[in-house]
Amino acid sequence: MLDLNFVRENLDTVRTALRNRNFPTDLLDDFAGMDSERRKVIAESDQINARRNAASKEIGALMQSGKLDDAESKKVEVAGLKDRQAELDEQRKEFESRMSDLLANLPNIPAADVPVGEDEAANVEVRRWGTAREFDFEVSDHVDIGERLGILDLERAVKITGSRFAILNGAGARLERALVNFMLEVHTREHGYTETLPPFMVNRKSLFGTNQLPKFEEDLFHIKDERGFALIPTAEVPVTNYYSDEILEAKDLPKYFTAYTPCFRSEAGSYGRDTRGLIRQHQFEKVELVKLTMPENSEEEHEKLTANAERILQLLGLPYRTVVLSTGDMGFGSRKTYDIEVWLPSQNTFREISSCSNCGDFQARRMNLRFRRAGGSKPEFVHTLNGSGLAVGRTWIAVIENYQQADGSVVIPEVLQPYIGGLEKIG
RNA sequence: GGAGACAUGGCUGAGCGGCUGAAAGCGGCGGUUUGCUAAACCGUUAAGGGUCAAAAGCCCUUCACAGGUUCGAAUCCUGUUGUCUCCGCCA
Repeated sequence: MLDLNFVRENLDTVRTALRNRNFPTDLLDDFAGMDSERRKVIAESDQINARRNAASKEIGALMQSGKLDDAESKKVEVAGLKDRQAELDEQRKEFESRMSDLLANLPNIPAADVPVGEDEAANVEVRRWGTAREFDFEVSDHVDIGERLGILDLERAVKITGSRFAILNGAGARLERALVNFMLEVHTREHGYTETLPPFMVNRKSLFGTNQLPKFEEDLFHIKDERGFALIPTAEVPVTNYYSDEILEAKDLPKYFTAYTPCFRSEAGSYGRDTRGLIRQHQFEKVELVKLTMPENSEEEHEKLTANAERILQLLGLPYRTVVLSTGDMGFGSRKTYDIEVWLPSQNTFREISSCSNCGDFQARRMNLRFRRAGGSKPEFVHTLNGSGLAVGRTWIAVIENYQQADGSVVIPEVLQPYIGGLEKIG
């Protein structure tokens, strides 16, 4: 969420940001008018409150000194103020809810070094690692390989649940589990993250904090329950909200969390996209990285977080490239996002496997997550960062496809073997 | 699921309908003392909003949340949420 005063004082900046993100700017058209009306109402309401408070004090004094008649006439005077007060309260609530609706629906301002562009075509590659393997046989995709090896069963998943679900069996399930453990071990032991295992369901307040709500309601799986819980679409939601409504001490920052969770996404509006295989599922596994930092460190921490995610691909020997998303392609709450894209031989292209975002104070303001600098100054909002480290299902695909052999088997990368009982290959 | 107790500032914890935005302690910050550290002592220390070019000042709001009673609510009433204890059930 953007700061109300910031929006008031930087309307042009906000309007430009909206345009660059392909957002309509008409939201802002009546901002100035609404805001000054709102403040007028507040000023009058506060004045009346001040008069009421003063009168009430006088009444108390009058009654104590026995001047009951004077007290009674004061009471009548206060009663007269009450009608106007109620009217103003009504207006104030109306204005405040309109302003907060408006603010809640404004996306973050992209950082200055984010390329301006309409969509993913304007994304800019910042680096590339590894080289795509040369195959001397016709490559298969992960569905063919997985089904041939009996480690992937899509048909029965459809029977049991529906489309966009999958079942992993035998070495396929073990490979998934090995990947999870491998990623968590690297991030906790080598990168300094604290592992956390959060709830897989969250309430609406948390979803507001990490900007799934109010705009992206239909992307979630909601629990049919009066409590309004939803299945988490990413561990970013429970983990980033961990310290919401709290004031941290500067010495406790930065905080690094890593969490393995399943993720649940309704994928509404993505009909027909990536329908084959495991690329786009309603349920997938992900190891998430979350950082809470001081404002002045978030850019550097963002680079480090992205490098931490890339490190997993390097250790697995999977070629990838990293792109910085253009203004038109980046997420609602992000100031700057790097996507890491892994090489998929069957598609002869790079596919997203991680998305690492610096949200600045945008989420912290929504969830009221602050810190206080040494010296007892005013609390400030922390900066929140998140990234996949990595999407496990897509890593599974990348391993299966990049390490496939001519005989249909799949070699397990050496670094993964300790996590899968020493297994060297599947098939 | 049943019964009861509770919800106060960064933390612990007092609080009679008006003198309580809130005692006290801890922590933080500033200072005195000290060769240094520690201790001791003194002072200071909630958040959000409005007004203002800005600061100061002034004003408003906030004692879980939402309502209500009252001239006046942390304090009384109702509902909601959460926490704790006991019973039941359960991986």
